[in-house]
Amino acid sequence: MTESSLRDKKKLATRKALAEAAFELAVERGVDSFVVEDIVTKAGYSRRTFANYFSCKEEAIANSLGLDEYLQPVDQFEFSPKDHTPLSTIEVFIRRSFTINKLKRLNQLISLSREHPTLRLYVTGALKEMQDFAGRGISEEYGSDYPPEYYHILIGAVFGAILPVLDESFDVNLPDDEEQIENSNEFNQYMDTVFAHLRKGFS
Amino acid sequence: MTESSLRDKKKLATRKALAEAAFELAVERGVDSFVVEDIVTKAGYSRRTFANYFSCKEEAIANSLGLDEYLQPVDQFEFSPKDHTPLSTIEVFIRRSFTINKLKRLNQLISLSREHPTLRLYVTGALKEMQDFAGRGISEEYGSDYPPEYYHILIGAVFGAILPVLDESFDVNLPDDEEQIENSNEFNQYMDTVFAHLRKGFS
DNA sequence: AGAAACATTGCTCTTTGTGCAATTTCGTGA
DNA sequence: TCACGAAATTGCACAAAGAGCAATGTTTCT
Repeated sequence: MTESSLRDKKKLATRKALAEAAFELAVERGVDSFVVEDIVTKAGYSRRTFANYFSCKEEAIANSLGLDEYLQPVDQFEFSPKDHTPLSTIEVFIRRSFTINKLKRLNQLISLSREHPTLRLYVTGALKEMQDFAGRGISEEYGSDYPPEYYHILIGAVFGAILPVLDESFDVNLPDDEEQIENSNEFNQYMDTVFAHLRKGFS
Repeated sequence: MTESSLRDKKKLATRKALAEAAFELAVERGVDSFVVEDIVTKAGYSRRTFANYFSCKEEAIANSLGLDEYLQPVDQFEFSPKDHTPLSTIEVFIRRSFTINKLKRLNQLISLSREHPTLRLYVTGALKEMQDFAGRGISEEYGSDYPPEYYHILIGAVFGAILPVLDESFDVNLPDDEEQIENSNEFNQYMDTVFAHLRKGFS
């Protein structure tokens, strides 16, 4: 299912290596104090190869979020929450996908992009890919149980609510202590209120 | 209020001229069959001036949507719908902002960006600016009547619901007949269901 | 093992991005 | 009204990016 030949694994590996090198350089030196050349020397590839994977350094930095890891397990949606409604399913998907490490990385990316419009664009673009993925998953899962727009609206609402808060004053607020319980951070508390609002409706 | 000295007007004019030239070239020749040089000769400016306004041709094309026109009248929010709730206010704002002409242009842009990831990024970026603008407006309007996240969630939901449909199979479906009633197009019908869902809540 | 498919790379050339300085245009106060 | 300061436009020059092409090395499939 996962379609991972050795060739594909290597492709993902180089992609990840390049993205990670780009991200580290961005943190160490600042976004516009290094060039593509620096990335490839750090990662051990050629400038031409970089161009095969990313169109610019901002794209590479943003992709260090590791979308690939979300996009692999299409069966995230297999397991159903108790009530098996689209909203609950999405809720579970969100809480599983935004792990502490992802949130940390996301926070760094948003902080980096605060003064870099282009990077910001690519970061939100990466999140939008995740949104599309979730959209496809959920509408396959529930098929024609709901009108087709329903899924768009719901997914759009959930992701639309996530982004603005994330890039404005939000902090995951977890120390380097990895043993912390996944569900007891600011993000999850915020998501509580998001889903509560979505269930209740707006006025 | 509108802060438009003659100098500012000229700035907006050149900006608009450049963006419009870029858009027309994109439609005529296709997005990657022309260069910045072509844009500036068409618009009558220098390459260096182009760089003062846009960072790349995609940004120029996307900005032909004419965000500026949204961003001017901050008092869009002044007038209140009957029930004066955030949702209704946003609804009115949306319906007023997405005029037929805007929707047509948006459709063309989305169609152009279908095969051009970079352009797509800038188009969604432009819409996100509009979203931020709406967010600022609405939270100024209602202040602390609602918890601060409420506005983010609501605006995020509305705009989040708009984007996916717009770039997937959506067509404004209005001929060149400008006299058509603004409220009787597919977009407005879709927005009807969006707001209905948001009022009702999700399950 | 051999052939086909594909990733990586070097090379080259066009296009882009940007700092700096010069010039022109606009705004403001005497 | 005039002249001075502010800001927009432009040219120039150079570093960097983007992309086609062909060569080379690696994986896959039979």
